[in-house]
Amino acid sequence: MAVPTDVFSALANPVRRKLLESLREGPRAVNDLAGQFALSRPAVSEHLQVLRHAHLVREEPRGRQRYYHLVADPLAEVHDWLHPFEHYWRERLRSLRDLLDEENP
Amino acid sequence: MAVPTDVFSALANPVRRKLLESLREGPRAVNDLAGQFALSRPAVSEHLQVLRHAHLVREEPRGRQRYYHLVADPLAEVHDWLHPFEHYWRERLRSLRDLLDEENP
DNA sequence: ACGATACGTCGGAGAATCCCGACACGTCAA
DNA sequence: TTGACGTGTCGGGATTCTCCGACGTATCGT
Repeated sequence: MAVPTDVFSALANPVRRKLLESLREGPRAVNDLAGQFALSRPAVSEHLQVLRHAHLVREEPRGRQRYYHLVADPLAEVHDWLHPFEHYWRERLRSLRDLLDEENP
Repeated sequence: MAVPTDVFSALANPVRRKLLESLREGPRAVNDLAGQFALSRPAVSEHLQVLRHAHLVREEPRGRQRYYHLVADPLAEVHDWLHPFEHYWRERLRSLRDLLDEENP
């Protein structure tokens, strides 16, 4: 099926990002998660598979449903990659703020 | 042509991430950037186009070359998206550290 | 035991992505 | 002016992504 397995690719899709956001509030079953999208349930199921391969979620069978849990750990890799860039955009924000302060003291 | 325009998709490709890393050390011309990849120059040029559409780089014509500059600002969007998750992976790291401390005091 | 429910996965269609060689255009050096 | 250099973009092939309906399997309620 050729499922992407790295965190960056997993985050490239807006549906998958929304799924992770939903799971922040606690574990949820697939049908429950699928409800918020204009998508077939199998489509959502496949997005969950991508998240599983990236180790961003964990499955917990509960009767005939499966509850998905957020596993945020791999997001640290993205955060770490971002870190050396942080200095650059903060600098730009600072100059912007200084400029506005000058115009409107 | 259908070039992705959002930051998350721009970061999904390892070549584009490497390009941004290189640009952290200062502006560079295309041939110079292309040198570090086992890729044709047009391929690199198209990756740069994606980064341009995502506003992650800026062009500066200099004679017959074009120097590309890093524009880190859009990365703040990724950082902001990540922020509500930070608490979760930090918690896990903390429990892991506590566990190791117990075993090896 | 039987039908309904919750879910994964498969086959395949359509679109997007990635890469290349070919070509076009502006700039520089001689 | 002419030829080499640096780069963008186009046409097209190969692969991957995204999505759907159909089907299989396990679990639950009755």
